[in-house]
Amino acid sequence: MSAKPKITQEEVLALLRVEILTGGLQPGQQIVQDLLAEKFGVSRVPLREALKILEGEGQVTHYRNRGYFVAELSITDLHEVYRLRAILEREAVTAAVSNITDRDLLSLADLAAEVRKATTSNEVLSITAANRAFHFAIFELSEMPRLVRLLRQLWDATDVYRAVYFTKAANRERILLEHDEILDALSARSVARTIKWHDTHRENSVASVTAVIAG
Amino acid sequence: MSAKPKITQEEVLALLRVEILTGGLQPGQQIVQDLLAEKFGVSRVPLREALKILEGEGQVTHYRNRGYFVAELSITDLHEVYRLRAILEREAVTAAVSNITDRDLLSLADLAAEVRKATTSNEVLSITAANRAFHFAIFELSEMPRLVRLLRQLWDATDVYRAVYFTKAANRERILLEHDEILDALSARSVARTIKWHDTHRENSVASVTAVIAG
DNA sequence: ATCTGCTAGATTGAATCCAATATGTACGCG
DNA sequence: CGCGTACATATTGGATTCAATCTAGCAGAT
Repeated sequence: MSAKPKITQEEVLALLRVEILTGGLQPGQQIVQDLLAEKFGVSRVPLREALKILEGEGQVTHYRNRGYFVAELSITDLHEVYRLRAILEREAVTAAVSNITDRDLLSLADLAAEVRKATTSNEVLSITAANRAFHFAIFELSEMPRLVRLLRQLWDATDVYRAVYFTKAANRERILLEHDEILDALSARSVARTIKWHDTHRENSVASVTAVIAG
Repeated sequence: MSAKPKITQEEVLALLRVEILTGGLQPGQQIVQDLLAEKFGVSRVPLREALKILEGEGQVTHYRNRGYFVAELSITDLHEVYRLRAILEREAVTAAVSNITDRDLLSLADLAAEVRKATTSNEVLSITAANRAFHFAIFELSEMPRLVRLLRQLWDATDVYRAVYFTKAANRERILLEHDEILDALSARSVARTIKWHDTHRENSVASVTAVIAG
C-alpha cells in the first residue's frame, strides 16, 4: 500500500467477498475485525458495515458480543439452496424467454465467449465472474429485479464451494457445452428446453459441490 | 429517556421497523441519521448498522454520500413481490403439510387465537405481528430455513402497505375466516386445499394493497 | 432575467477512543 | 484430584471526533 487510494465500504465488501471466495477466510472461521481491518487498511467501522451486508445475505453469521463467523454450509443447506434456485430460475428463464430480443441474444453470445476465454486463463476467480455474468444476464431479462436479487443471494451462498467446481478441466469443458445449449434454446424461444438445460446445468453443479462438502 | 436501559443495534432495528411500519418514516423520505439517532437515544453507529440490514432487505436504499431513503414500492414491484410469494409459499406449505404433527396443529390454533384476540384490540401493530407469527409458524414447518428467510424478506417489503389492510374491519373479519380454513386444510393434511386458501388469502391482500398504493 | 460559478452550511462517511462482554487461565476449595 | 470461581486479557459494541462530499443560496456575468 502506497498512500490512500480512496477506500470505501463497498470496496471492503468486494475484498471480503474475494477473501471468502478464495479461502482466505474459511467456513466456520471467526472473523477478527482488528486483523482484517488492518489488512485492508481501513478502520473497523466500514468493515463492520460490510459484514452486516454479508450477514443479511447469510454469508456470515453474527453472534452478539462474540463477533462474525464465516457461514458453513451443510449438505441439507446446500440442497435447499439448489432446490430454491431450481424453482426461482425456472420462473426467471420463463419470463426471460418471453422478453428476449435478437439484440439480447448477441450480447449473451458475447458473454458466453467471455466465459470460454476465461476458462483458458485458468484463473478460477475470473471464470466464476464470467459465468455469473452470463447467467445473470439471462435472469435480468426476466425484468423482475426482486427475483434477480433473491437469485443473487442464493448464488452467493454457494460461491465458495462452487469455485472448486471450476478447478476440474472436465467441468470447465462441460459448462461451455451447456452454455451453448442454453443459447440455442433461447434463440429458439423454447421455454421447455431452456429450463431443461438450466436444470441439468445445476444438477451437474450440485453433484460436484456435494462431493466437495462431503469430502 | 431516564437512564440507559441497555440499548443495542437490534433494538434500534426493531424501532426502525416500527417507525417505517407506522408511517413515522414515509416511503421516499430521507433518513437523517443525526435526528433519528438522537430520537432513539443512541449514536449513529448502531443506527447505520441497522440501516445496512434494512438495505439488504430492500426496505431502504442507500445513495453514496447522500444517505438512506425509505424505499418506495411501485405497483409492478408489488405484483412481483406477490408473485414470488405465491411461488415460494406454495413450496413452503407443501413441505409443511408433509411434516406437520398434531402437536403443531395445536400450537397453530393457539396462534390463530392470538390473531383473533389482537383484532379485537384494534391495534394495527399487534394484529400484523400476530398475523405474521401465525403464517410463519406454518412456513417454519417446512424445515427449510433459507426459504423462510426469503419469505420474511418478501413480507417485510410490503409490511408498510399491508398494515393499512388491517385498518378495515371487513378485512379483519375475513382473515380470521381464512385462517380457520387454512387450519382446517392443514388438519386434513391436504396440500391442495392449503395452497388454495393461501392463494386466496394473498389475492385478497394484494387487491387491497394495490388500492392503497394507487390511491 | 437567467444561468453559471463560488462559498457556506449541512450531512454523510471513516477513524479513533472508551465501555461492556466473553474467553481462558490460574487459584482455591471441596 | 476434580470442579467451580474469580481475575486478567482479548475482542466486540458504541460514542465521540474528524474529514470529505453534497446541497443550497447568493453574486456576478452574459
